Amino acid sequence: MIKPTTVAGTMELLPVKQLTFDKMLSTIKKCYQDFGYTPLDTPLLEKSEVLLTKSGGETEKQVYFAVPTGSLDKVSTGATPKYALRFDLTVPLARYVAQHENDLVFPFKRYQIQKVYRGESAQKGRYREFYQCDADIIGNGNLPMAYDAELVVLIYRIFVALEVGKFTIQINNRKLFQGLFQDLKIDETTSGTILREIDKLDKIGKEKVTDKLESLLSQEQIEKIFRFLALKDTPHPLKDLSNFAQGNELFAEGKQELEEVWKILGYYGLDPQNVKFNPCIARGLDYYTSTVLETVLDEHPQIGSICSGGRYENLAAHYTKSKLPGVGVSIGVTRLFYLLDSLGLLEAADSTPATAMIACLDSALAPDYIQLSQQLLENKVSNFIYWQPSKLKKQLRYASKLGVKFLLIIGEEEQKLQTVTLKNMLTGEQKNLKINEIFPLLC
RNA sequence: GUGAUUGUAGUUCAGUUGGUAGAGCGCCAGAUUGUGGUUCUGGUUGUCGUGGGUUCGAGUCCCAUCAGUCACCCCA
Repeated sequence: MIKPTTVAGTMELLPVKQLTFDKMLSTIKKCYQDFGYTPLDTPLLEKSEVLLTKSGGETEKQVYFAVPTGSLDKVSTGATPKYALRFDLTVPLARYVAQHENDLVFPFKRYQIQKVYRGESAQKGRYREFYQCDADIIGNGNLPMAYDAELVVLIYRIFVALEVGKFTIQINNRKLFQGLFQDLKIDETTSGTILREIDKLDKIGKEKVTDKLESLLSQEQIEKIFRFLALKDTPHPLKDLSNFAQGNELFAEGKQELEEVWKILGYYGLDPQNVKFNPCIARGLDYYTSTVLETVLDEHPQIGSICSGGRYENLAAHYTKSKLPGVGVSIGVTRLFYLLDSLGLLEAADSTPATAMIACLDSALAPDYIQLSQQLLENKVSNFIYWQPSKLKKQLRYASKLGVKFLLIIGEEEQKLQTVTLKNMLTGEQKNLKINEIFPLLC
């Protein structure tokens, strides 16, 4: 026999957990739809040439390639296989938007909840196959900053709906860094490295980051950068921005964009506890050019960002001449689910395949069971019949293991009296009732 | 890609200086005929990851290999 195992870095759940996971996905989906995003389903396979445009060594290393049947022998030649599995949902979106540019209505708002694949070694909370829940708005030519704010509101609503506890959406603008670095005469290659180090600030602490920066920058530069980062803890960080990189255009632009986002957010009236400007948010991804955001759980900062996103000035530059700016967010639900589960924060109580189970004491009573089942359905009570006539004990055990809330019993006695015995599986209470009396009790 | 660590029942693990395998949980069946999630009793399960070596003898020591796990890198 072959040992039944899954590939490392994939998540497979038992029924109860799967129900909980699905519930989480539907909550997210509902929120996206509430804000007018339309669904999108792109192929798992993309042409390698399309997928690898983002280039840079890092992504290519992590791409899974797909080889059509019979071509296995060609793999060893070293040529790039024709097809590859998507490693995120943004690149397929860029391709999609460019391909259907003339048929789409802009600003185009789409959400996409699908699996993506990354060929890296699996670790705690790091998967090779996982779900991303993306929402993006793509404009044609230009896209108002109000959309960035709207997206923040959307995320806010999602995490409230998911009941994950206290959370903070941290917002920054890349142009601030770019402007600051220009002002400090730091070249672009170095700034990339610096951004990545700054991103780790919360994780490894100021001292270690300073150590790393010392090899790249002068004492004075480091000092100025940290003075900027320190805005995080000041009472009016936005106002204090004017003390930095005076006269730098990019910095001023970033500041203005951020203020615009803040103004709109103000109109929405979100709880300021949940939304903060944090100059430390850098985000590794290269394609963000303006707004960047990360969301963390206040009570579990160690798990890092559970939702991140930002604005990119030109999404589909590789596929079209049109300038298509966009802003989007991505929730890594697989990781989020895993983390919440391992912290015991998942509510599994509602996870049940159906509200009621109809016990089967005698297969001769099948017509009664079916009639009852259909009446329940008409009254919007999900239910199923246990088709194997067996000891009630066994059936009760089955129902309780599945987490079904109500058990309906029809046996000899009930049939004679034209009644049903309704047992509440949680409390253990049971009553003998007329059929039409049970519906109000089943909720 | 770099580094560390583990591999024994369905699962979590124990296995003493080398002497032909054990526990908890789970699973199945019972505790007077139609009452579960608690309890009690009984039962079930293994090519000890794979290949080779040392030895009279290897789960235990050595080598190789595969797989898992974790950290770094990077990311969701």
